[in-house]
Amino acid sequence: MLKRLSKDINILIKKKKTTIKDIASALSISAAAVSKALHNDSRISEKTKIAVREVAKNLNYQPNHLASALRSGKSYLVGVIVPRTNSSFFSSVIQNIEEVLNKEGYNIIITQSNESYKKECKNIDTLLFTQVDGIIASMANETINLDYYEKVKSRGIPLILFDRGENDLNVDYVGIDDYASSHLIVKHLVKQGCKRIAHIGGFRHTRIFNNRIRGYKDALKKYNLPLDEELLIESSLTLEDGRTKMEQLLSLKNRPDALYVAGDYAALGAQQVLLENKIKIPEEIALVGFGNEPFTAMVNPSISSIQQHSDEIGKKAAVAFLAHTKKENVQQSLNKIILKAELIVRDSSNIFFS
Amino acid sequence: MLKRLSKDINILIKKKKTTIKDIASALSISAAAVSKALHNDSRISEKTKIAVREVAKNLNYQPNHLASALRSGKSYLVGVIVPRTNSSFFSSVIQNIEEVLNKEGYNIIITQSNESYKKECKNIDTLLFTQVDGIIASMANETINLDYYEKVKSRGIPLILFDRGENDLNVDYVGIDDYASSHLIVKHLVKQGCKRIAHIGGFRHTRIFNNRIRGYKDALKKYNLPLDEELLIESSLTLEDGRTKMEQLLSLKNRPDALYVAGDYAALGAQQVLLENKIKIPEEIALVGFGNEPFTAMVNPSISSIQQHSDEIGKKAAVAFLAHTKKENVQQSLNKIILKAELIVRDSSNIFFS
DNA sequence: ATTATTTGGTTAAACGTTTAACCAGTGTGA
DNA sequence: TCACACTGGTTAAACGTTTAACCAAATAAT
Repeated sequence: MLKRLSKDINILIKKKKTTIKDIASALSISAAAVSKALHNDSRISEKTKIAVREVAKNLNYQPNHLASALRSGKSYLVGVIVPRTNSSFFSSVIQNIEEVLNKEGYNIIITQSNESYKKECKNIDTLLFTQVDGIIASMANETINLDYYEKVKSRGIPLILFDRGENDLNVDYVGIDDYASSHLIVKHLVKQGCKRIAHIGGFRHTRIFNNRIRGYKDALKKYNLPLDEELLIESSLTLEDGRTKMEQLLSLKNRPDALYVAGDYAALGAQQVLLENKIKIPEEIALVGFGNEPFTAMVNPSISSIQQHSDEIGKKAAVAFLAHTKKENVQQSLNKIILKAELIVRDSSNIFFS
Repeated sequence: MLKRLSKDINILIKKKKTTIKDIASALSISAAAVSKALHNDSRISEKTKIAVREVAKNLNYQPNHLASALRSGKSYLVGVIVPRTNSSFFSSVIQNIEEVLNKEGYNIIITQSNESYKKECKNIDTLLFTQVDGIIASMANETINLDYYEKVKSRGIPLILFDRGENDLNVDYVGIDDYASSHLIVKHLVKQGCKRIAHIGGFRHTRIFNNRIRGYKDALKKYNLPLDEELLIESSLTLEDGRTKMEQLLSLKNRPDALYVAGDYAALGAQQVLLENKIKIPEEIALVGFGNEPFTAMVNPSISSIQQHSDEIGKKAAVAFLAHTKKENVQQSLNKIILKAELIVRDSSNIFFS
């Protein structure tokens, strides 16, 4: 009784959204004509188009995305998956993806995996469920199994990876040249007079970290420095793990005189341990991070780091997606875009200045 | 010609997604029965339900969200608007919103306004366009005009605000007790022996910042400290502006001996200026920030700050939204949830310890 | 003057679900 | 035996667009 009553009120209050039909009947033309007018179809006269737009505005018409997406098979939605959003790198990438895609009428849906493989799979399901037209993703650290990404591919949905990507997947990729970045860093440290350069790297199974390690090794060779396996450590690159691995390095009989950490958070952890042990940075141990997180400029001493041009990465990823939508052929065009990074030298590795 | 050919190939390759109808014909029952079976309708026998689920799995059936949302009028999508995602506060709020809503079958769409009113309006349009079932938002700093939010309300879509909200809007709100937080800070600084406590606050037109200012003033009164208008400054609370306002404070004949900044980034800016001027923190000037951004614990000296319990805020906001969906009546139930915050004391204001 | 083309639409089906309304068959109580 | 309720479905319409196919009238071409 009461239920029914409230339902009736409901109907009265919620002035049913205006649809294409309302516009049609207001102008006594067909709904199809309205649809075409709104899409600027050439078979509709300029006069009617203007009239339709006028009425649409007056009735406060908002197209129903669900209906059009259902019918046309295009949702104009793109899913973005990142390990986390509270990093300036990912946040900036997202912003730039959005900027480019918005211009083409696409909107994005952001999801975060929190570095968890399970969550990442769930995110993919959510996005597929929402019928996105494409997915732009950076993989979680944990992710090794690629079945879920294969699923995306097999659905025929464009997939673009950035930063954390896998070669095996055979899809578009946008990232920086990690191998060359390591060279940049080692070169810089050598110039500062360092002889024993340590590297706290990420897990080897992740391609980007493996590339950084390869770059590190090859650069040492290039500058005629011996590779001391003690000085090369794999890490999860969290702040905590940075601390642990730094302590491990300090316990060596023969300590390093420089440290290159493959992530800024871990670099910060390392720095904290150094400061606590009253070790002078950069005089006793020079320090370089990776990622150019804002805090690297904020801490004392400020930490040198690699700037990844997140804006460029975001833009190129978006453009790569758009390329797919405009293409006729079905197969994924394999397109690796590798940008070069930049080393920002700060106090933590600037021996001559300090 | 070629176009047509590629289209044919397309059809062959993209093994058309399985629909409810495919399942129906496989079992020679009606599509309606399948739909009901999948929704666990009581009018379908257990036997058929099992069979349906079986076939659904085999055919790798994925429900078409667009179709069901269109028909049922529910999208099970909730829009979230934040000023930016690269802040630990917002990131954590989002994560917790997601956690709660996922359990109820909802998925979220994250959008960022970048503190721009225009972008915020665009975001609202995007979300309405996507036919979200609700919007959970924290307003941009710039936002004064509330027309767009009124639009959401008038559409009958549940609107929940958190952190940055407006009283005038008359919708649910979740946030911390800013007024009491200021009291916490002033009390702490007084205990440290400070007599001239300055406040770099946010813009008064934003309710939360106004509350912090009111709290600051009233707390001074409570502890019998005079209110010196020179020591109360409005700011955009960016790092840069924090620097500028700190310099302004240092130029006073009668400098403060403590500073309470209503945002961590600005507090960091202030700290940088203090350090550059060789002013001892906390001995000469004690410093307290707001928001407990991770870097407050990272910098040297670490900065005391207010922890806002972002997890709680996220959870409560999600629950508030869910309450709306479960309710019959139309009008927005006005529900203000005010949590109390916590002061994390660090080196920057710990005079006795340092 | 007849046919062809263009202009400006109209009709109806389709997208994949959900759901109200209906119904056949079986069991049940009096 | 009849009325009735249950069980387990079925049919068909609807959600709001888009779009292929069609068409009448006007204009142009031959």
